[in-house]
Amino acid sequence: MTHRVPDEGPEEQQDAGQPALLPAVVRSQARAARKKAEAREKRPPKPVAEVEPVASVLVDVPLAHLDRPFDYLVPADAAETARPGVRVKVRFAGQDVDGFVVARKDASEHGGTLRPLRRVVSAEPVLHPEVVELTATLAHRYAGTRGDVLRLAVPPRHATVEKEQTPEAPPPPAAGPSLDAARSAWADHDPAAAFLGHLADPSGGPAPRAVVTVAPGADWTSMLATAAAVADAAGRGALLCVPDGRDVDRVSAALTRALGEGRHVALRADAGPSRRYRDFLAVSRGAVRVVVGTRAAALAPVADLGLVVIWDDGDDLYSEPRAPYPHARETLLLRAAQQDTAVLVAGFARTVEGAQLVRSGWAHAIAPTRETLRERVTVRLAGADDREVARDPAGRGARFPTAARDLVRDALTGPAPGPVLVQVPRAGYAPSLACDTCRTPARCPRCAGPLAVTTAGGVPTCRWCGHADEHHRCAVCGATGLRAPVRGSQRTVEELGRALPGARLRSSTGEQVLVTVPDEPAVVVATPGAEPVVEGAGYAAVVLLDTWLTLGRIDLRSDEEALRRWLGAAGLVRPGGTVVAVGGDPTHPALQALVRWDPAGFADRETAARAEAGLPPATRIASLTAPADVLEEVLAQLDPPPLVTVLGPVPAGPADTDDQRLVLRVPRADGSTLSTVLGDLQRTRSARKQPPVRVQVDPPGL
DNA sequence: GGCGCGAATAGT
DNA sequence: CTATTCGCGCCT
Repeated sequence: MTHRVPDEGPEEQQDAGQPALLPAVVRSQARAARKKAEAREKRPPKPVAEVEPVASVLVDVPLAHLDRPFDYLVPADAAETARPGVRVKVRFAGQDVDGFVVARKDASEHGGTLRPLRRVVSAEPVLHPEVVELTATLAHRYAGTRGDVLRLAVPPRHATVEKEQTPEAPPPPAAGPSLDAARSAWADHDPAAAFLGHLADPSGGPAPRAVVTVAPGADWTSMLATAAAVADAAGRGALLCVPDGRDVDRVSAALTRALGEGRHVALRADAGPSRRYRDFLAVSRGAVRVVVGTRAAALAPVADLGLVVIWDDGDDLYSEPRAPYPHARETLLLRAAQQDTAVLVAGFARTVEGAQLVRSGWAHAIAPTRETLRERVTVRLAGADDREVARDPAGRGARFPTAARDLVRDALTGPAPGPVLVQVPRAGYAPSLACDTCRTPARCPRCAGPLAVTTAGGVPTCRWCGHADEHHRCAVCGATGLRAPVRGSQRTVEELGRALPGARLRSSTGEQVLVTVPDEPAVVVATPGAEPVVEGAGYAAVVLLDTWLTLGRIDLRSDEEALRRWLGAAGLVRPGGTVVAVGGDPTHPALQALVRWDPAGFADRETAARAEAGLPPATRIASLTAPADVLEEVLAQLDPPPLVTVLGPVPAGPADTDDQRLVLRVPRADGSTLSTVLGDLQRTRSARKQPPVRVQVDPPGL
């Protein structure tokens, strides 16, 4: 080490305001550091733990090339607390950083000297071995860092909550055997009995895996909850993911019925930090082993995990918006493979990914029997159907044709009156406007944003900047008249109120969502995803309005998504009820699949069509987003393996950024290689301090 | 990302 | 020869 004559004189005191301030401060800091280093060398080394004196630590640094464990010495006084899974503080590259102990060992492979752990933050093991493994798998799969995944997996610590004791779960209720309850909830689905049998007897062969299309009118929350109860009764944990908080509540209620009070935990994304950490600890400490939650719950450390469940896996809420953008379905499936658990991918609809699981033989299909479907529901198309039009000439082009109105009247006042659900694709009053003369979409004169009217008689207002355009004039033809080609939920409520005088009207949209409605005659207008369920029953009828609009979304998956939305509403019909879809091309495959209630067949055909077009799930794609020059650099250093197809780059996102997007595509079998290559790319770039590139494997919306 | 170290450079 | 700056590589 360099030896220096100590500076004499306390320069620090004469520094204030002097030009020499900065160098002096630097010098004094350097001297302090030197002193410290000398002190460290002179001081007898702190005693180190006698057994397994080395801790392998995942340090929380955002750099991809440092995303691996580093070894530290365990001080003797931390010998018992520095167990795998606990949070620690360590000195890393000259600074204090957070980390998790992932292992203890006798020696390190590291050649240099090891630094001691600075502090065991808490003796609570919060990072479980199976989550460490899952984290590594996900980081690889999504070409991201373990640190990013860990932030999704372990909630922030809350010290006071950690001091609390976790109440012990009460014993299971003495109520009848869970397998019988499950068989009854799953009646009419085939071959559900075999699945449940395997689930009840984990020793009887490999864990069962199934993709389930649920029968319309079935109580799916009870189906999922009773399956969880079967796993629980077999001594295994269960993890259920649902799209949103309302579904968490619904499944949570069903779990209470199936398991008794206090035997499961509902993990809520919207809960505050203390609530979140308390619920997490109940799971982490193994006090409960049945868990329901939204997408983040897919990483929960459920003890003895024996079953993973995802409901309605086509919902885009399952895509995590934070890096590395994992999808809850993929998380659960990777986890199921890793921990050899049973799997249920269930919904009224079936995604192409679900179809692929069946097609590849990885999972079995479970579906309602044909007889069940015949008994449960009648689906009709109205409005554009020629026969309908022939019978009802006045109904041609009508948004709410007579056939649909008759159905609603009958449901409200007929022999078995009940509520009617009317699904409308768009919320609001007139969510888009066009020139009455030339049909040009009405644009904001200030920012060219789309104009909309939010209430009856309201002023056209820009949906982007909020500007009220009181005297609109068409930019193309100069006309001042406006028409509303799309009518929103509120306008629909108004129209239905006129068409059905005396009927009770309710509305449920994104802004104001009704969770349930009573089982009494009423017209319930809802937007997709906001449909209330009927308390203890189903809808007497379901009307799907403006199906052409749902189909017209500019999304590669618009057909799949449209059918998913319709089935989501139509599935809430009571047994023997009727569904009417209004206003689309009746020959459209998605509407045909709805009429025949054939989500599986539709998903199969869609999967085949996507394979033909070279789209997932037959291929795996990844998108890289960065400014054009950066992407050029990336392409040069990528040296893509021969099977990679490069598409683009094309401008990405809003016009105010110069970001471009590049899409890489490989055959499905090479997906893992693509992930490896992109992970290496990120590590190399991070080590070279090259500008960041956003990498998304399986980007949603592509 | 930040820090330490060595090479390069300007100043003595 | 020394003080300062800058760029690069490493981080247990």
